[in-house]
Amino acid sequence: SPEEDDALRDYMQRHGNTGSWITLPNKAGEFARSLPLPCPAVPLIVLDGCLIVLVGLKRCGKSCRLRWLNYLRPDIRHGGFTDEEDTIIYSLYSQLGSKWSLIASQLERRTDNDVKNHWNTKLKKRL
DNA sequence: AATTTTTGCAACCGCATGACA
DNA sequence: TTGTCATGCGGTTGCAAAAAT
Repeated sequence: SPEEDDALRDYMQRHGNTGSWITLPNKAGEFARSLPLPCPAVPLIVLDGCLIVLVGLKRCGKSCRLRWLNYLRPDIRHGGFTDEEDTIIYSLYSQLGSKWSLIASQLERRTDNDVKNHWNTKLKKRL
């Protein structure tokens, strides 16, 4: 949800991930709780006249890691692959095969997942 | 306008690797 | 050495949105 993204982004931008991904959901949850209300990272619900504050990230560390690295991380670009990038991807794929992490590392601010998706949905069928 | 089909892609799964005990 | 645990990686999929009918 947008609230979960806010909590994860807020925590990562202020602290970075110093410890393990496994323990991050609890830390990010506690961090969100410590912010002054109303804070967008802390979802609020009014039920039967009572204010309910949802705390913690109800996600496993693996999901948080993937969400941050492939999507929320600010220093990455999504979509809009240029012809130059396509050329590089074709070239590297012909040399390396589906080494998406390696191929992505040769492009500017691209994730392996995005390069893989771009290949599977666009480039592959042009061959 | 309503319904069906296709497409795009974020997220999931299982496995490999490496660190550490 | 063997076992455990966290992370990185690539194949695959669920499903919402877009396109087609």
